[in-house]
Amino acid sequence: MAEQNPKAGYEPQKIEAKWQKRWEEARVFECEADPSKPKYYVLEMLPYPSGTLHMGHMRNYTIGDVVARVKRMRGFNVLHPMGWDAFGLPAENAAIKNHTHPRVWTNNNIAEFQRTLRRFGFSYDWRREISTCEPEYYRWNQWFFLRMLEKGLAFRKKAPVNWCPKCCTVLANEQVIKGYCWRHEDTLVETRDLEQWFLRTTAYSEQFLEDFKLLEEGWPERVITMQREWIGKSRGANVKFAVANSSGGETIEIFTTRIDTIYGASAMILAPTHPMVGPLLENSPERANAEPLLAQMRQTSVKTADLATMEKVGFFTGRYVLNPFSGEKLPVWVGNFVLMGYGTGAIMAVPAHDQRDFEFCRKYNLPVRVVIQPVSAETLDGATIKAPFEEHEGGKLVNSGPYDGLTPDTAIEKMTADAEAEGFGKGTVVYKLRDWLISRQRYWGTPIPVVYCEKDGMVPLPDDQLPIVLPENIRLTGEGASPLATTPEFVNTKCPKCGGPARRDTDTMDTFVDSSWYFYRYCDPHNSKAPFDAAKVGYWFPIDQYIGGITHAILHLLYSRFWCKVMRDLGLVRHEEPITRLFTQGMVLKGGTAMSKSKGNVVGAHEMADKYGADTGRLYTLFATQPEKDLEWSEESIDGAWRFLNRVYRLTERHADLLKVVMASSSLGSSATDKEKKLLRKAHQTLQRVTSDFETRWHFNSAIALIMELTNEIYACEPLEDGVRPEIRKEVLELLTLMLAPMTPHIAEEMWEILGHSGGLWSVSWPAANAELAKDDEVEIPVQINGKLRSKLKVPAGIGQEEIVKLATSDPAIASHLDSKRVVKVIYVSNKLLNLVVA
RNA sequence: GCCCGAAUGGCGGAACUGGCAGACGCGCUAGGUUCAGGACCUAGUUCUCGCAAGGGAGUGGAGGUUCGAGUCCUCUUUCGGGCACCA
Repeated sequence: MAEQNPKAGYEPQKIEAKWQKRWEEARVFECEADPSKPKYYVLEMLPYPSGTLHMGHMRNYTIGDVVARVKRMRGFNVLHPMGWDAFGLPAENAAIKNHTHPRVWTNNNIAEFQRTLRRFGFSYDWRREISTCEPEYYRWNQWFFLRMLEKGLAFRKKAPVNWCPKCCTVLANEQVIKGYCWRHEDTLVETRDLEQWFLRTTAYSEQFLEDFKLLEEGWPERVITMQREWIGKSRGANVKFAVANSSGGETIEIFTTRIDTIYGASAMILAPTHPMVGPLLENSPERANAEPLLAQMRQTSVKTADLATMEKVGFFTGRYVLNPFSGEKLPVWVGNFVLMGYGTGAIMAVPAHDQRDFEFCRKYNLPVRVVIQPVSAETLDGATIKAPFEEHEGGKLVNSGPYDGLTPDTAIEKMTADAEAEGFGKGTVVYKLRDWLISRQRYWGTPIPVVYCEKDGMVPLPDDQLPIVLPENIRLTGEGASPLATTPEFVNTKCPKCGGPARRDTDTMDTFVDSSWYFYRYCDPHNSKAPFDAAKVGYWFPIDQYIGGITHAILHLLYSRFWCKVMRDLGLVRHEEPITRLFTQGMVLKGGTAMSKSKGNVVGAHEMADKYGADTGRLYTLFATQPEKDLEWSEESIDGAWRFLNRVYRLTERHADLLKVVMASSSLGSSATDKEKKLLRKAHQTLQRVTSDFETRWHFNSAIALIMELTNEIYACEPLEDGVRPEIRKEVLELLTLMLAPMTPHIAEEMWEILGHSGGLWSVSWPAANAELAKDDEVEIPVQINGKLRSKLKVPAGIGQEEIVKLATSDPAIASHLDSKRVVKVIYVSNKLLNLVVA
């Protein structure tokens, strides 16, 4: 548009380059820890440098930038950094495809990303830029890993793990979405038995939950809910059932949250991989039948994808256990719906009071016995019920020996206590959260700093050998084992303990390790002695405002919380939670789906800046909708933002010459004209509301609408020469400029200069609204009769009820509706509305 | 199945604690202006009856609370998101 409009005074490309240069020269966005100043740490989630930045990204950074600029104007010492989540599989895959090195590909992308972000004028302190693929960064991943190893928080274990055949690597639990790989929506994750490195996130399950109380105010409720569900705490009891006819007196422990229903148990059901399945079958008459079924079940249970809809199948082991409460003999079954990884991998089946057990027992003709009878409904009969009764509330125990008549909740308490006293059970708490599997069989990540020595076994490397640097010469094929494993110069090393030959660990760390603590590094990005200086982090932390997509609700944000708690326990930080406030912005959609390169529906950031300039791009993404909502991209609506900036710019230019030489003033004086009053009132009213939108609600869209209204009002008062003193004109135009400054900083700087300032906006504070000037002296009161709008009255502000009723009843538009009716009630909301109730 | 969130003109969306529904912008219509315009200025633009003045309806649907409901309550529909054999 700009290039087709040579007469326009507003030339964004020229202005934007000019001010970006000035900002850089004046180093206005650089900051240092300074305990004498109030701090504000605002951060957008760091990008993965792949492809090119589109307007979806830019929206995110624009929101953060507005906040950073507003806080600076309000006198805060603002930390607003940017960096690169530079390790990861796409770099490796791209390198394989293009026969280049992941580092080359990554650094090219970083250069391009940086150019784009600079072009949009984001107010980052670029001296603090970090790139997680640099040894100066990832050495601290290794350092943290060693500390966790010392504390027992990092450990190796052989376990069934998630394997993505496309990524050729294992995945963390959190990276498996409905059974599919988080990066490959079409690729089912397989299960493999491997020995891998884990971080003990489960050590903090309870604290994660506990500390939600610190986040309630600043985090979106749904993020907390998602994390809470992911952690999945359940209270219940483990109960031991003795195996009937066993020589060794074996027992099998089940986990239940409903011990109160134990008299209704019809069977015990084991997970197919439960360790007792084999031993039980050994002396079983059912062995021949069972073994092929078991083999099949173990195979199909690998696919977790359609677990929820899968039909329940099982078989009888031929063996029995004894219900420790009733002494009853219960058959032991194996069921495909019982998970080994949760609870004890064994359950009691209570078909009358659990949906899954109900389905299973009906299918295999196991007895259904009601032991909780709803009080206020017809009596349930196990033989005929169509659905289980699962509620706690409104039930009483029956057929439960000494516990008959108790409510489920009291029974749970009493029976758990009794089981503990008798020694066959124990109240427990279980969590769904699993430890974080961090080993990856890929190259482009942080090497794990341990070696394996024939003599000494696994040996952690001493700190002075860090960083373990990735070898540069590497053959990447994307197939087979970990690339590091096929690079002998990397693998073969010496044992730091005995000096003998040793092999390095050839896996790398999950890249979520990098992003779990990167925001600490921004506080002290070039420290070569430690991950960061405690005093610097002590000043800047916790993060006051974090901004990013909801997609990271669990993965990144939970890992970050984990890292913080580990660091706190290591004595490195003093706070409990790293992020005080979290904002999850909406996506930018085009054609109904999120902008993404793979979908081919992106609007590139450069494309936008070329055509309209960065300020228009920023303004449009802020104006289109509230920041938390998804934004459907509309090429036509951008013209509106572009036109508005032109309109504002022309206005400033028109008044430039005269205003350069006067001082702004909002002092009205006794001879003030109506125009002057009107303009100043509108300007200060706008300022009041925009200030509150910036501070509390973040409704940038309505803030912009208000600024547009102010602009329209100024246009409506043109020519301003006629009846508006220059100092008041200047006051109004300056307020307009300052309100735009956080959102469209380049044009605001230019306008500020046009208005005669040479200092630059960075040294200007957010203006204070003058409540006196903002006050309306006349208000329009809607008058309703029985809640229906019938008229409007222009009255002096603050008018009393008696007076306004008098005015209203003499208004012909009202009088005609009153007729013969009587006013029975008057509702008057001062300065707002009058409602006459008539009968 | 469970838990959240959303639904407002032709479109994106305003309406902060219940108080003028449709701010602001897009689009459209008309007029002005310009060598020209996908530029600029002005006016209009929820639907509907009416020449008009004015009336009626109206925030997915059905009820309810209230002087007054887009906003609160109950039920319901559609869409979006999350969780889901977690015992």
